[in-house]
Amino acid sequence: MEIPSKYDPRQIEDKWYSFWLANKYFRSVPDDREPYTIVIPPPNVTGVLHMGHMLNNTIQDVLIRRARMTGKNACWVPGTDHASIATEAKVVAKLKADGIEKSELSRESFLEHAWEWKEKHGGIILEQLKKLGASCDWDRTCFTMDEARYESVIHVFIDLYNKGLIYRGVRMVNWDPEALTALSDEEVIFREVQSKLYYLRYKVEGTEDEWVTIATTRPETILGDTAVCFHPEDDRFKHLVGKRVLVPLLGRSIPMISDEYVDREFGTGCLKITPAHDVNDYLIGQKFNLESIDIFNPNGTLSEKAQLYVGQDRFAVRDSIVNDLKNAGNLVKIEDYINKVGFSERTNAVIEPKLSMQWFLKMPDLAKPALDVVMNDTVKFHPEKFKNTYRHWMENVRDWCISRQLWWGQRIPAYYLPDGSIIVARSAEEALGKALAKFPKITLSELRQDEDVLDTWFSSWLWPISVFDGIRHPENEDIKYYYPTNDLITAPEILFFWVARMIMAGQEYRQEIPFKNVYLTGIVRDKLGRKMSKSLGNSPDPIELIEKYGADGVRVGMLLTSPAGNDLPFDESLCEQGRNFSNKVWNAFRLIKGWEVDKTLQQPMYAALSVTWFRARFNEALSHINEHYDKYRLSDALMGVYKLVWDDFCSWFLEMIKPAYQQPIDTQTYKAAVALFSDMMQVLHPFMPFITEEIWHLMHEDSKGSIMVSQMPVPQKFDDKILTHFTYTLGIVTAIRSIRKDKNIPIKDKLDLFILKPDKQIPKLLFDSLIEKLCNLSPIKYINEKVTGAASFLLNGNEFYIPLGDRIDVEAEMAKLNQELEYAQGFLRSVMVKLSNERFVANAKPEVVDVERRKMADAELKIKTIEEQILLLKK
RNA sequence: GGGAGCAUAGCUCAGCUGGUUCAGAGCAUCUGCCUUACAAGCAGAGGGUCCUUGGUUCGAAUCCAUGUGCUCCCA
Repeated sequence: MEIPSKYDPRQIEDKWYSFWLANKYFRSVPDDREPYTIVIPPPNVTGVLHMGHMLNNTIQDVLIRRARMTGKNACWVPGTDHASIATEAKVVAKLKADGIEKSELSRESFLEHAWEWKEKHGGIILEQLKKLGASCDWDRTCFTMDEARYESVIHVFIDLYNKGLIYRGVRMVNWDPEALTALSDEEVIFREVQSKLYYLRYKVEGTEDEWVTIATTRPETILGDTAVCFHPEDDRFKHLVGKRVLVPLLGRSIPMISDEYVDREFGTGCLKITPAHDVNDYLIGQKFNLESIDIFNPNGTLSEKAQLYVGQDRFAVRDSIVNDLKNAGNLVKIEDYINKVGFSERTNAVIEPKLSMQWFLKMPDLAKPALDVVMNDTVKFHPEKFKNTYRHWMENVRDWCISRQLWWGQRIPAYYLPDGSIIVARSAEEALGKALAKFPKITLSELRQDEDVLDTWFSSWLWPISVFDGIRHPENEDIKYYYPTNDLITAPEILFFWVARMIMAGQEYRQEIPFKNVYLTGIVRDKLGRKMSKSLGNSPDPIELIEKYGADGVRVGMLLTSPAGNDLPFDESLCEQGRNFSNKVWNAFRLIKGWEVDKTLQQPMYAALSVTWFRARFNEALSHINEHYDKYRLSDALMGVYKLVWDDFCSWFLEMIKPAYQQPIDTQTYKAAVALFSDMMQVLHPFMPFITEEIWHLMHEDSKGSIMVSQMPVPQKFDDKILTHFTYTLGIVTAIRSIRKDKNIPIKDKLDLFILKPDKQIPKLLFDSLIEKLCNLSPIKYINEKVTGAASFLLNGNEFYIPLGDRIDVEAEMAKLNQELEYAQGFLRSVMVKLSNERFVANAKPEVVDVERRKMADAELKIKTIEEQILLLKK
């Protein structure tokens, strides 16, 4: 059967993925083997695969496949998170398109719509991962809102509340006055806006004509002012400390305070403080115990608290108040000013910082042990540099706001009694039971459950435990076997949001870290260095890439230039390189497969030697590759296999053992080549699962198994000497090829090679046949005298001559020799400088000095040889 | 404003605790080749002030300091 010369991954990939699934090769159940576990960073259930997922999941699959092949019980748990904000936004938009407003629906019917939406559109991403070859145990697929995970979250909330770690408190949130909801920081888009800076003067209380001027972009907020602040070392205002000023228009008396927060250079160096409407002011307000006056209604109009302009919109008020301030003599001047204003991603309304009641989780006690385990490498970060970032954050940790004003998510299990007190309980019934102790006559309908849901991260932080149901059933077999997991692969951006919190949850609920290693990937960027994102439209569609280059090609492309922690500047040409590599592997297979085996043939010397050499080279490469894996340097591990396959195996080994055209090969060499190729496919398998599986089956047609559950080769001891000898031999080959190229001598023309003073270390008879084969030489001759009229080169102190007859260009040859001579002399000089430095000889380690002495001797010999050659050439 | 990290070939990056793995890899480039597995290929070649300036040292890409430029995080 004719095998096509171009590898076509399309049918092959689908075929093998189905085969793996049908044979349950991804399935893991606890047994006697050592477990190796990865939990997937759950992608957003509404999401589709993007380049970041491709990178992240390729890495996970490489690690899990390798673990599986090295005798571990490998378990990769897939799943998605419910992404409360994103999903709710999508459902709201979908309803709106159908003419339904969220506000018209009850919570229950909204959730029905949401679940329906999730069933229909959610989880596409998991199907896409299959195209990539992800070997997840799909029977274990989890969702952060399914029953086990939902109950775990509620359980943890109640537990932490009972431990006194969860409390309610006031916090500045990003309020969207149109959507009437708080937004997360991620949903606020900051844009530069041309606005104005208003300079307003406040009269100092008890003076006739003493004023303090402040600068603000939001003059309407002065109605909520509760202090004016300056820098403690600012001489312009020092005398005002302890005095009070009057808010314009209102005449409210507020204190002058001083704090280092104030930027003396900005505006007038004097700052109005409005704790209810600015985050920084809020913090200062807390520090100085100032009153917070919330002057806005939820819809952005002014409230009763403002006293003036009540009921008018905030932007209308800005115009009126400037006018009124001017008339009252408080407006000093107006300057043009560019500042950053936050807009709602969803409604484009200007975000209003607003104080609101939220639920918080106290962090310090949880953070301390989570910091320790990272600093002492119980949990290792790769690369290590992220430990700094982590420490910085953990040492300045702030309490975690865990409530969200949404419906899609775990509803906070807190029930309000008519008197305002709170009961936290698993269900309304349980809450009622507790409430009856206090109010014997209370009924279920009088209990009001908190409207808010929990932050999605409050589900994700339990993920490594909850996917094994270890919160509800701490003693179950799965959690005991698989936890702690081994490696976590994620992005540095969520080191705090997620990684740190998982460590906290692990220590709180398992008294054990959740994973041993954290591999931080970089961001996938486009050629211009921009992050790839849907909104920028600069990201290729991963599925299209897979169709174009094959999953194997794309996997290789993703890993070629992505060392841990570094951004990946993505370019389709990387996938092209991956595809080309697939093709290379494919054609190596075609060559071997195409050989006719003749059982009567003896194995030639050169072939036996080639096999010995490649076996050694394979083992050397394998141990290097393993070292790279151990250090989580996957790009380097991949490059190790890449070069082993392409350079050592294809370019050298196959050329060395290849029989002459249409000649058969001997059995011994053939079998060895197949075995070595097969071993190499195993080493390659984690990176390129599909093509290696295909070749594995084509090579072992009798075998029923799969390469993915085969035993990975273990590095065997090898003879260093043969590698050294080969490096030398290959150097000779390269030099001869170079001469051919220089002199334009076709490969078909046989050449002679003369060797002067053969190096005793080289088993010449063995290697000669190889050099003769690769370079198309007549049998090599050993001589005692230099050859005239020949091209020559020096290698390891040996002289090589190739007679060129009339093809010799004496001048060019002379020029080349002179250049070499000059270099050698320069080299010798630099060595001599070192050796003549007494302090070097006295202080440097003896080995180092010896090395320099040897260099000197070598260089002197080389110079002598070249000079002789030059003399010879002149004759 | 505070903190962290980075700077090595055209590009992306290796280079561990200073000394023959010291200036490297892959890609890209250039030059020959449609040689019989592969032109998605083969063979060869060129290419770097290791960001600047100082310092430590017998010796610095490597350690220290300064400056410059970039990136990220926090505010």
